[in-house]
Amino acid sequence: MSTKNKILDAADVLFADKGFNGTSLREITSQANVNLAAVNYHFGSKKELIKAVMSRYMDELSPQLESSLLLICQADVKPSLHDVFSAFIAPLLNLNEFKVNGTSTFLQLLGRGYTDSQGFLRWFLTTQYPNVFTHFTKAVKIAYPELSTEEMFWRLHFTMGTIVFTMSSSEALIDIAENDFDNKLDIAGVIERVIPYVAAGVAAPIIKI
Amino acid sequence: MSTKNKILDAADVLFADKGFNGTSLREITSQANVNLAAVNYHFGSKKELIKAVMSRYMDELSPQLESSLLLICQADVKPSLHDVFSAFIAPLLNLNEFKVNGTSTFLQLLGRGYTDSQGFLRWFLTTQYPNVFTHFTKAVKIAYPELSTEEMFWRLHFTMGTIVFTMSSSEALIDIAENDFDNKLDIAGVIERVIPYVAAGVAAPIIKI
DNA sequence: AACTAATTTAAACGCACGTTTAAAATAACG
DNA sequence: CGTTATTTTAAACGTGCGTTTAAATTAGTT
Repeated sequence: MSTKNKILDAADVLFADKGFNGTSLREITSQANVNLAAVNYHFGSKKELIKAVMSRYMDELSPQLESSLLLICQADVKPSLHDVFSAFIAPLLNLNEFKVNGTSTFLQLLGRGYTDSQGFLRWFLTTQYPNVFTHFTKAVKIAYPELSTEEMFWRLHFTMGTIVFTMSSSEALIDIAENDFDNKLDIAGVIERVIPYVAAGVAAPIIKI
Repeated sequence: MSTKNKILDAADVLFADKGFNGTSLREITSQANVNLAAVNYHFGSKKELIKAVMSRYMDELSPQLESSLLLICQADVKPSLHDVFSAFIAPLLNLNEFKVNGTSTFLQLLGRGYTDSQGFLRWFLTTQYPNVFTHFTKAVKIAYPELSTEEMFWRLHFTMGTIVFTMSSSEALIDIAENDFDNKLDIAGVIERVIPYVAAGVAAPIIKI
């Protein structure tokens, strides 16, 4: 395997686990069994490495996500919100074939990116992969046309928060649930449980001010 | 004002804004106009300062929260989930009288505590302030008795994620919403919008496996 | 084989961090 | 007032960080 990929494979696991600020290049390079200077040689800087880690996942995910959402939009029967959110399942779980534990690693990275580094990753995602967002809001608009754009804005951000936060700490939550309820969930099980929740949240009756 | 309080007042704003790891003691002490060594003299270490910052808020909040939730549990009419979550509003907004921008600062701190520092703050809160959690789950159980303990566990963590993540980035979201929709929300406005969302999420139909 | 380009390596750089020290300044008190 | 305790101060300590350097090694090309 190339040095570049060895670095990426070590970096995304460590980034997901300990955050971008919380992971040093020395940890990454020693985990990857490459020289410390290799990161700056191949990627230029730590910031560019972070971008490369995210891009590797997003380049795999976003085409699948776009076509999955497009299919929902073009269906003959009006989709429910549950249908819209379910459109994320297959593309997300496919990341597990792209890389071992790819799904949970990516979702954890997403969570880190939103809270670490003061929103620079949010800018990166929305500017580099805008189609995912437009297709998604279009699909939600079809499923729940009464929802105003502003209310949709807020509820989609609430949803993002639910997903991202849950997945950031999914390993800990899965462990707790196993201990307390003797029910060992995997990442697909967590996704199955969160979708009714967010679908119901977005579908909540419209508030009056 | 005492040096100790000057430090706490500077620290909580900076911690909320840039995270625990992202804020240095030099930033805090220069913002507070005190000597660098004052933190270690008065608090012992940075970790203890973080605990003190959180304790100051929790000691103010948790009694109000407990009695507010207890009131819900002991009411004659069965409360709705919306009622349960609304029990948080007054205690949270009262933090604004405790300190300027206290509500949003505290909620941002909560979000930081969950994602920074690998869950040590979660341990701190659940062990130091367990009554808040038990009263809350009791209230939810009354409002939605059909929900199994395990499903409640998951949905409450989804809810925690929604709140914490939203409030971590509430300032940015409020700015975006103002630009895009000419509608300037304050923190109370965000809370008003998130409660129907989380109440509907927790109230979602029970999934079958 | 000889030369060039790409990569890897070990070492060091400068910087910012949390913490500690010991002296100076202030407060408390008999 | 004099003495003791408390607090503040400036300076330094050791550590770990991202990055850079220049030499050593490897790969590619003619």
